[in-house]
Amino acid sequence: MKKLPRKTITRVLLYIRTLEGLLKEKRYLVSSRQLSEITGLSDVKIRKDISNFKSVGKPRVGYKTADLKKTLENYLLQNHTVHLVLFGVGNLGSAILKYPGFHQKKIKLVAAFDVDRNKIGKKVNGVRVYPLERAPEVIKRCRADIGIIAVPKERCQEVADYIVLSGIHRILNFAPHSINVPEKVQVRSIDFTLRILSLFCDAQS
Amino acid sequence: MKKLPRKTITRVLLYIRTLEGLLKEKRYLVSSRQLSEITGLSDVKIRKDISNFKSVGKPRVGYKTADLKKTLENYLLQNHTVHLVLFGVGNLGSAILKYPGFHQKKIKLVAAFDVDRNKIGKKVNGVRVYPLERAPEVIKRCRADIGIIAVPKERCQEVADYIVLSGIHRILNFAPHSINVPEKVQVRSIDFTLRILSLFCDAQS
DNA sequence: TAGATTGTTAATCGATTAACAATC
DNA sequence: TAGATTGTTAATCGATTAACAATC
Repeated sequence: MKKLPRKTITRVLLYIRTLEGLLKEKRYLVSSRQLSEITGLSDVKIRKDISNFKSVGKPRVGYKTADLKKTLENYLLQNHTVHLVLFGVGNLGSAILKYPGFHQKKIKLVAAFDVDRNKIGKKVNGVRVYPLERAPEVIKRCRADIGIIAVPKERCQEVADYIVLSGIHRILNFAPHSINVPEKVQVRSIDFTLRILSLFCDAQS
Repeated sequence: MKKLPRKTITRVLLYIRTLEGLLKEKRYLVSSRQLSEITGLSDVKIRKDISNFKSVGKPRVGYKTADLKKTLENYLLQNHTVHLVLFGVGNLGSAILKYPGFHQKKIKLVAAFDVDRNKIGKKVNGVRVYPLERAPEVIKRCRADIGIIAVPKERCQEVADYIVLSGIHRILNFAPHSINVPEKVQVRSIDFTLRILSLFCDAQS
């Protein structure tokens, strides 16, 4: 099957989560129209996205919630569990460690790193905090998929280098600063300030 | 001047921040090529973005850092301070209250709301926590621009309703769940789980 | 002048939307 | 059958990139 654009992937993941919610409410059938109302996306776009996979819908009826969810999941997630490691156990890092969404079966936070002697060795929410220097060793042992940067911006490049050095090639960067990495490494940024200002300016004009 | 696309706005805000950094390092001239290396965006795109404004660059030389920054800021931010109110003083909410980026002159967190009697009345990082019901009154008084939702997903719709009721029409939603709001209200979501899974799946295929 | 860099116009690319055929 | 909904093809829209002229 063809490689999907990033935006499509994100939407499909949203469908999966929405379908999970519907299943909990015992809604076993759902139309693209209904998914549209819940997600705010257009029904055409939703059908187009779904049509990337083996067809599962029935005209006049819609989709079987469970089947659609399974179809989408099988293609995107394949029963994988994503292993995360966290860099920086400050305010934001601690919040991430306690984030409820990271304690499902799909995502698992396996280790944290910091430079603060007071934090090292402790466990936060069941996750041990290691000294930064041990990152390469620990990461190789626990086969992490993604590194999360939640350190002050002054240290984010240093940490990014450690992550790359450890063989991880996917980074989620919360520091409000760009990082330089080899081309093969994928970086996504979650930049609170930029999101706030962008929302403000956009609605402004 | 014409309305800019959202993506352009976000990039321009990134340029502004990058230029600030360059000024701190006393680099008073900068070319689109150099900005490209720092931000990872193409130099053509950067020049295209900049060309939306009064031209300020000199062929062969580049841009005067301070002038370019001022030009971009004047158009986008106009010396405004963005006033935020926060809903939910849990782990994530507390981290947001302490987030260093929200204590510059451009962004100001002016009030927080929660339902927990133990938190109400306290000050976190100089910001007072009010009971949720007082949101409309407090918000009107402090002229908030943006409401941040950092409550469990079960309560996010309720909180969104409060925000809309208070007259705010811009929402940043951290809850991993869609919310329903009137069309005039702009919502942006920061959904950790979705970002993690999307990064994983995208790099996967 | 030569060369580097800006700024703009045209071409390309990708994503969204519209239209509609297929089907239950 | 009639009507609703899926799924696909074509049209539109917007954003990015390529090409190049302008200029210091």
